Amino acid sequence: MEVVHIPDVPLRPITRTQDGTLQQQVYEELRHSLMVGAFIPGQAVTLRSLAGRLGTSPMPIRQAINRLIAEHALEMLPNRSVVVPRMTKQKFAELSMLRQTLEGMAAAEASRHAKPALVKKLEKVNAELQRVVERRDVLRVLDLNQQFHFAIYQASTYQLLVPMIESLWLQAGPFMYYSLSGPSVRWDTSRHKEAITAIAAGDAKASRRAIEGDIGAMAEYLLENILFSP
Amino acid sequence: MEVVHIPDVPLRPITRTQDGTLQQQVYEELRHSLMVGAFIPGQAVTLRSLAGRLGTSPMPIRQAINRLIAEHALEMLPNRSVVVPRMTKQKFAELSMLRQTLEGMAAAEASRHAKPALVKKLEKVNAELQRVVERRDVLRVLDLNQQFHFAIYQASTYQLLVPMIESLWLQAGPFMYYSLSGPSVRWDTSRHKEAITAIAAGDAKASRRAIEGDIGAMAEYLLENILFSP
DNA sequence: GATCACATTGTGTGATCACAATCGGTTGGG
DNA sequence: CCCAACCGATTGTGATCACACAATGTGATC
Repeated sequence: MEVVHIPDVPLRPITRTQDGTLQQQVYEELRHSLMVGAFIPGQAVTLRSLAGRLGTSPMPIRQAINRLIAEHALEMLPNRSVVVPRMTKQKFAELSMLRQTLEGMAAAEASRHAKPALVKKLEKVNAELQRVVERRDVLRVLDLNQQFHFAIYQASTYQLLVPMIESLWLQAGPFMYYSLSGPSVRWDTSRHKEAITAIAAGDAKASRRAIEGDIGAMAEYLLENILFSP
Repeated sequence: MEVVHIPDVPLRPITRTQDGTLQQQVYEELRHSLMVGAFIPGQAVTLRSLAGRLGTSPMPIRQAINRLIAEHALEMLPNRSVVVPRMTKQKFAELSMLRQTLEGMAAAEASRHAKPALVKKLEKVNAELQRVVERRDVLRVLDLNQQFHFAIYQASTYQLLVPMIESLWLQAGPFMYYSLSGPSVRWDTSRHKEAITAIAAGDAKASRRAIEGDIGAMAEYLLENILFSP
């Protein structure tokens, strides 16, 4: 029997008086929790338990859960029970290929509109990223890595592509945080430096190549070294 | 004041005794209705009116609507009212570019696994497509066109890509049916023939090129000849 | 006659309840 | 000792109700 450590990341209870609807606050809390590994792939998610942990009625949970299911961040079994999807090798390979294609497109377009402020921000984020890599702070590494990538994509003029990329990150998120918790994870920021240089120069092809390489290198490493679900 | 003809496509009332949950039946009915142009871009969609037309309580509608919003098939305004999204020129251009990329990928992969049964089916569908094109039967044309494309994509081994493509079609659907209702719409099946030939030969690059060309030609025509929302 | 204030209507949101399906543990028989 | 049937507990689903908010319409006032 395989014993899995379930990290007891507490879900912050939702306070009613804030602005925005409850369902949206629940959605964002669950979305964030999925990205930081508060849920283990394969774990069941029930409406009433979440409602209890978040301090709301099951109603806002329902809508948030359904939204996450529509985005493939959660999965509904034929039993109608909801689980965090497991990551298979094939699925992760496809996910990485799609990420390379779509994020490469976004990076190429972003490099055509890049302003000095973007380059400055990317350099700052990547410098901080290098620091936390040395400290083996996985949580901060993944957070800063996400900031780096999406700072680029949001500089593109695309309206539909960026949400699609976010959906891919949301699917990969739980698995990434789960599998990179190992002791000796290598992280290479050289591709990020290439990307910054290419974006600063407005070189679309080089930007695409740098981002594709960054994603590809990480995918290659994980496909070889991580145990996937059957 | 611009007068828009709203086609009174009736929504089939949901019968309870069938299998599947009500929300799923509602979702599929709304999804289909969106694809066949029962809703006009910009039209408001209210829970209670849909509930009345479908013969259910507002509850299953809520979840179906929220799912469609998550898939960008419907849009929620800051007022929290739900409308069918309008299609802008920029949005349609981006949609078509994404379709070319993703569907080209799927077609290339499908050609590597193509079996004679697929080729036979594609030839049959395209022959029927040519017939209904001559009859100016727009509804059947779009239906058969969809069958043709997805028969290819489902032959690929991708699990995540096909739903992403479906989401793009769902976004383009209402606009396509709306704008192709004009009198003299040209439809060219030559790219479909190219695709069939390439798939039969297992030529991945030619398959990709044929599908990209098919989508690109239609996009180019619509971008030049159709009036978009501001 | 135009404009502002208020009432009315309509809308989405969230809570609660009833119900059917399902899961888990127990018990009984082989 | 094993397996199947049973029963209680749990879960998602759908309906109904109350509430808050926005939009609309109406009337009074300047």
